Amino acid sequence: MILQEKSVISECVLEESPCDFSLGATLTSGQCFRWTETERGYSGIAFGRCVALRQEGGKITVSGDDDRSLWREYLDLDTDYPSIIREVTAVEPRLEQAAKRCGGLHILRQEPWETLCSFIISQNNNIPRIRMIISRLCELCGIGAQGGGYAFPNAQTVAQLDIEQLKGIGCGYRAPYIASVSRTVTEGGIDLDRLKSVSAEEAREALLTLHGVGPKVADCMLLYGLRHFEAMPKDVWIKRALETEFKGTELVNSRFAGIAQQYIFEYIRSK
DNA sequence: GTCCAGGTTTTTA
DNA sequence: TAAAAACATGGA
Repeated sequence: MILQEKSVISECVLEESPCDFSLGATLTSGQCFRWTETERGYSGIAFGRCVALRQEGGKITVSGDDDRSLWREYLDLDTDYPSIIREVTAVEPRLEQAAKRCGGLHILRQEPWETLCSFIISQNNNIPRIRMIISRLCELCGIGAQGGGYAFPNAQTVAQLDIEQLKGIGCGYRAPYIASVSRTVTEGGIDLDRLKSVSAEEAREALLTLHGVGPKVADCMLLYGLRHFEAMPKDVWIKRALETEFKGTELVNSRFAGIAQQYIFEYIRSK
């Protein structure tokens, strides 16, 4: 009897039937930088594993790795987003349509260091360049990912690079920031994982002590890297909206302010 | 050539 | 303290 040959690329089902989640909305929302759209879905690297994610006919799958719970967790498939939307729109009814259109946008559970480092690179920069710099950083450090490509280097590895190497991949004036923060993390000057379990306020204060981390990057880290949903990254568009259409809104004090921020962005874009 | 990009730090009044 | 200016880089 011949054992059936295991296919080279195994497909692991994360979700069998349609649910509220939208893979496309989530991966293109600006919270992550290492996913690329392909003919059938998205390919990219997280946790040092190169995989393909797909959503077809309600079915969500991952190819290239069979750790179902890891990827379910990454895509945050077990959080009740419809109930978050209900709460946000109760606070701010004007966001109802936008929130509906954003339905399916989840906050990924990304690794804290990768998130922090990525958003330091993001400052005063555009998305294609952010993606390119991050890609080069991974290549420069040369830590192979399972299934091909390069893993995002940990803080220790980045700390071993010198400023010139960082400038060489296009970091520009952010190079010293990355060098400084990677060293602080490596030397134990800040414990990123611990910041998940302290208050958003305390975590924010700690992040702001880092060289090159200001209010915007700190809030992005709080929301996208540490799951403090009440953190609201305020770029120029959001600031403007909070001064005009949503002046005086209670959203900024909501425990889902960060998620509401995504809906405000959609609200602006749809106008 | 100028402007700008999911800002932060440094300098200046 | 608050408002400019400086900071690198590359694409439009």
